[in-house]
Amino acid sequence: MAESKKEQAPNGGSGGTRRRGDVLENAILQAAWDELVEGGYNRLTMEAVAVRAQTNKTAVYRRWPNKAQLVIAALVKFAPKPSLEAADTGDLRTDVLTFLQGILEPLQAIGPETIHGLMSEYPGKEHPMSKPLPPRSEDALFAAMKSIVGNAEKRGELQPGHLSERVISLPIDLLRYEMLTTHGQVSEDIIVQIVDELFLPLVRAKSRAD
Amino acid sequence: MAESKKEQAPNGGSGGTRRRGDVLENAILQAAWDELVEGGYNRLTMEAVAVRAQTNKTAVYRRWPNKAQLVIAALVKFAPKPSLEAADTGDLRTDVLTFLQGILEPLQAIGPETIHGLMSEYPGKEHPMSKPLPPRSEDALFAAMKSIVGNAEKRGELQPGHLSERVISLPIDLLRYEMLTTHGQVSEDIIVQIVDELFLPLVRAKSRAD
DNA sequence: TAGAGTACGGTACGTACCGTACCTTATATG
DNA sequence: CATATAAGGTACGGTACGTACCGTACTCTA
Repeated sequence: MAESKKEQAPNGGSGGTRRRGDVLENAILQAAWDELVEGGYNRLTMEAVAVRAQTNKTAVYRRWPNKAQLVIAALVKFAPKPSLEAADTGDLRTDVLTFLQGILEPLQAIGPETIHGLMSEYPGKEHPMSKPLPPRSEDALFAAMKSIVGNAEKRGELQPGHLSERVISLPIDLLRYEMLTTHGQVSEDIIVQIVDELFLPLVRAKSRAD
Repeated sequence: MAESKKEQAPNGGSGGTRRRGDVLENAILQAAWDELVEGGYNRLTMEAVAVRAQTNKTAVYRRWPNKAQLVIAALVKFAPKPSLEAADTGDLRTDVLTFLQGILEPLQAIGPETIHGLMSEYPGKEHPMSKPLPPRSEDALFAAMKSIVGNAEKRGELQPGHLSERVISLPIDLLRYEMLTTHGQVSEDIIVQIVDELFLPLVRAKSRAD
């Protein structure tokens, strides 16, 4: 990145550019993300983030009231996002498999430790907004699964409107569950199992039952 | 030489009997469980446990090296256990429903905060044994589900040996997932959904496919 | 039953981290 | 240039962890 700024003189006196606003905010978030990647959620401390960003805790606390909020902000900005544009290959199995494989890596990047830490520390009862996991109706991954199913319906591979929300979100739910309970070591075989042993049989059972 | 009155009466009042061994250990575990129930995992401190057990931190740390281990021990001893003797009513749906409803309450009693806290703090990479969640092959709940399925096979409701482990553990996995992601507010409707929209259709799909 | 080993009670300590208070200083904006 | 704003920086109070140390009660054995 642009290192065009003069860093501070050693005596801390005048001479260095003092970062403000978005520049400083981005530096803090970048530092938080780096700390998260290097040491994980538990070892991330506000002090370490401030030091890495070459600032101090005060500047951090001016923006985020606690560690959980800071980490969430860092995740929103830097965590790899799955592509929500689901591939439309003409085959439901392929579409679902590639979609799940596409969200596996971002999930791994965040890691179960961070999720558990956030869910553990976050005061969900008093601040119901901005949870680590949104409700199904606002879940972008669920929406993507719905569009995949919708594509299959359009091309006649599925009869329209017969899959319940539980069936549609089943692959995502199970993938997340595996993620949370296996210390992050989710192999791609598991995705294939979820699709071939659970999701596709359910889809076919539905279409045959009608 | 102070007034060294040595009370050796077992039901000693204050200042008399000094508890040891199992007596003290049980008192500490009881205190830990009470703290867990009252304040949850995050607010439980080793100091508070010691005070409640009318002892001191040293006695606690002599037995358990950290908070996570202490809480696990308290859970093993005091958390309500689901009955693993699955009912054999002659109907698979009823068996699974009652089984799931039977494990719902114990899961609620432990609560997601404790599980998240344990999963977050536990050094699972270095000590792979005695995890909060055992692998499927040693999971008592999975074994119970297998016996329920086995009963259905014996009475001819299912064709033997055709359900994969993923199908068998699906209800447990999803119930746990709901538990972890909904702050513990899992209604019984969800159990019915899991059974009627996912598990039973899968079971029927399997038997029709053969 | 004496003596030795063990483990509890109790206190104090060092570390780590949180979150805040307070002051100084740079800089954007009028 | 004047001023408000926000960054830099330090220090502090508070909580909790985990350990060290010591004196003492209890237990077990010779």
